[in-house]
Amino acid sequence: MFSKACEYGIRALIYIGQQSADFGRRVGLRDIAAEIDSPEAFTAKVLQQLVRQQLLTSVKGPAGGFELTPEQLRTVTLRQVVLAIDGPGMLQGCALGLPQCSAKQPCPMHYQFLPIRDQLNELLRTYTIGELAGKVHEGLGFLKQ
Amino acid sequence: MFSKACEYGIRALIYIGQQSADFGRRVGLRDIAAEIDSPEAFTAKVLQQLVRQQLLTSVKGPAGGFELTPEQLRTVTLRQVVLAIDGPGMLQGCALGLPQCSAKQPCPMHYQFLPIRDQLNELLRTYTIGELAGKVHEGLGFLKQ
DNA sequence: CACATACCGGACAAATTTGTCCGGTAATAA
DNA sequence: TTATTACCGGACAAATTTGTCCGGTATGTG
Repeated sequence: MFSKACEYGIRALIYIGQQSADFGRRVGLRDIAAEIDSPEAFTAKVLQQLVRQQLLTSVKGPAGGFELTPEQLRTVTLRQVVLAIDGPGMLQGCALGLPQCSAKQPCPMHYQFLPIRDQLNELLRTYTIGELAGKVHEGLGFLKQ
Repeated sequence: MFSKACEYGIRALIYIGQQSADFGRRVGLRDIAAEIDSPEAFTAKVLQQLVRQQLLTSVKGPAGGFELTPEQLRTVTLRQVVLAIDGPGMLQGCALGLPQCSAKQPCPMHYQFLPIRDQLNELLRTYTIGELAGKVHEGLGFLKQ
């Protein structure tokens, strides 16, 4: 569904978000990779991308690490994360790969996929990192097995 | 959403299906690749896969080519095609990449993605190649731009 | 049989994604 | 200022996906 990079990015953000929201605590890369069960160096690349897009905050030096500001917790949506890492493909591309699929010249599945696509967009647009971090906090969601 | 291989496979099957249903006509690889705008040699690989899985029929020699039997037109679903080429990942894997995501230990998006996933499965299970070929026949769907 | 057609199968190559390594830079503290 | 910590950035490597090439095999025709 999403790329590995995107999966790691989302899981990392939720973990960072939970630590920021619950303890006001910054977390380091080692910590993050361990908690979401992802390759450390590769996860670093993904997080750098998110920092550049201002969906995540980083602080260098001792006691540094990654954190989400209260505003980021409240406003950053899954949709923004997916767009930042994977681009718009999954959110708007044609299911059969036609470059210009639309009502004007639809693929045979166009109108069947449309409602599903719409629901996916709506879902990603609705959920913020803060809300998802809340689920983890309440034990209603997990970031690794 | 689906791999390129899967996109080509679906488009090719629909085209072959339309030719089989409307004209009882076998189509060659060159023809198919031109009509669905896909790389010929790569498409050949995908079609061989579908033939091995008996979702498609091929005939060698002069006047040979690919065709769909009436039974294949009636019974082969999109779901079978996706499973044959891409495997079950998109149809049942966790959206955040957890290897064992389930009600027992769900990811934070588990219950949100479930209905969408279910609809996608239902959609793919419902549509047969024959039905989609019908749409193309009626000018309600296109396989290239 | 000889020949032409068209799918089959394996090897190979390019492109993309995934993952690693290491020196550089900023920040903090002694 | 010096040392330490931890993110940053670029180069590199492995794995997967995408795409190509070519000889082999089966089939139909004369």
